[in-house]
Amino acid sequence: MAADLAFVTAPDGRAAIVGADVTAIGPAEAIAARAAELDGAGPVRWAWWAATVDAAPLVAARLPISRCWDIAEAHRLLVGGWDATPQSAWATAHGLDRTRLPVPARGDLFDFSSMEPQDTAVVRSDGYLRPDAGAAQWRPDDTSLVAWGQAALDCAARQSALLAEVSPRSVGAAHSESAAAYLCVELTRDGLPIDRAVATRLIGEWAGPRPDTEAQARETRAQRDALVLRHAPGHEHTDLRNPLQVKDLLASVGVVVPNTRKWVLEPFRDTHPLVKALLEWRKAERIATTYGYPWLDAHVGPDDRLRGGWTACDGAAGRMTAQNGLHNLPTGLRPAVAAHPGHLFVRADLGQIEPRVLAAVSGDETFAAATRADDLYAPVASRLGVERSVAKVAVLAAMYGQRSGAAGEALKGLERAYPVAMAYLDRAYAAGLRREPLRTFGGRLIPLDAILADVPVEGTAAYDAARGRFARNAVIQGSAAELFKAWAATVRATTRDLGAQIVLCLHDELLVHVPAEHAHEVRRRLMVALDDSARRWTGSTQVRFVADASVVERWSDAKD
DNA sequence: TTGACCACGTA
DNA sequence: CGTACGTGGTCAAC
Repeated sequence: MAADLAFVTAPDGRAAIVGADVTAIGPAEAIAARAAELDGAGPVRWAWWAATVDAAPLVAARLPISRCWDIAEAHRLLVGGWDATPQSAWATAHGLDRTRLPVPARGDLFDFSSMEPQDTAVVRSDGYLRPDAGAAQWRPDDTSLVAWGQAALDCAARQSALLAEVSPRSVGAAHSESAAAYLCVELTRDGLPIDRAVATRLIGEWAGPRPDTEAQARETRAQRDALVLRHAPGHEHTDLRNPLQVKDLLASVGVVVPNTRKWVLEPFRDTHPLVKALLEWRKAERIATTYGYPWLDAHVGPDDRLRGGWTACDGAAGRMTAQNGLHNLPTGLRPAVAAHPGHLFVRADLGQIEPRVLAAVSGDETFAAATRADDLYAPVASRLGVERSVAKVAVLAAMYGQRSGAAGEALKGLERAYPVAMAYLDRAYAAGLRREPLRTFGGRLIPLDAILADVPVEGTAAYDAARGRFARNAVIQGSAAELFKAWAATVRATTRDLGAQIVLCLHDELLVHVPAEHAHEVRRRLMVALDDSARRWTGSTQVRFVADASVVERWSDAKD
């Protein structure tokens, strides 16, 4: 059975619990309290359509739910992409064509065509879910809301059966993806602890003092611009925020470039003082515009927590995403991420996760043997008879598809030494060229018929190659994301009795906020959680995963 | 107001 | 070496 009990909500603030022996319906707060009793009485796996919607009352009540089935996340595993409405998930689970979903009736009071005979039913006579169910305008009566819960249980069970056909591992993936989705709601609620004084000081160093008036803001901007423009007399009216004008400005001092991107300008840093000043300006401008005082005011709450929305998977390979700078905070601002009084951070990142994941997903026993070393590249280098740095570049080139540079000889060595792993990557690349869908290790479908963003024109060889690289990268990146989420879910479940709270997930890095007296025990459990989740995920102990974990006051602090 | 493009931060 | 994401700027089209 995929789940024991469904917990579903209605837009008007009611919730329902539905199971074989239980039915409860009422105000969400009361039903959440009933859920707490049931969850405390014994192990329960909860089903819901989507954590952001249905689990909101449970997260608000700070319930430590650890076992759930998120229909949206399971659907994303099954078919790939990001769309995962209840209607779409239901259709897929029941073998119905999800490209032919019934269209919602127009919200017209006099549109009686939308009134089906059985208006309380959530499933239509043609087998599809009614289109308005679960939508913000839906006003189900109690009978409909209970039916909504029964539909969730049914849908979860069918999804579980479909995933089991993909692989037994996929059912486990659905569990950890579901837990990650619940964690995302908690992350959105809790935010990242910030030292506001340090944040303000750092912003001030880059962006200048906090302006009281618009005139002051203009003056600060003008001063920042002047540091660049003084190097180009006669061009003082150049708008540095306009790349075309910047290109002309650079040409006027003899620096002719196709565009003004940082990596293009970097080689010219010392050829003219204007270039250096411009690169410095860009850095300051980035802080001032994206991570300046408006950002601090908008996203750091009165409790000194930086908040943004979290999602459990993106639309491509399945990594977590976060908004408001949580995933791309410049390293220069990280000293501002600080544990609150009486607390410490346990900070841990997975070492060399992608090559280790390659060893796991490809089943290459020789490459797996290399993962038993703390530094995976050391045994690879010795086997290839090359320097460590060469071995590293070759492995990364193999995984990501190098187009420039020369890893050639070492790549040939990799083909000879680890043919199984290399063949896995080649197959993914070839599938990408043929537009054949792939699956990650945990079974997430990676459709390859979609239009890729920011790539060459369709129909060209360059476009095909871009698709091949995407495919090769996605099976590694996506599988790594699954292991990471399994680890994060395990850490969450095994440390919360100590008051630990995961406050940041960054692809291969975890930041846990914990009462100071429990920090070292949380660090220990975090390492145990990695061993456990890696063993469950890979189904063996052949591939070793390693984490670098330390107890720190600030995110930026040196590792122990 | 919206979308394309540029640019850049993170992994 | 590659891929992915989110954000803010300007500009052109609506």
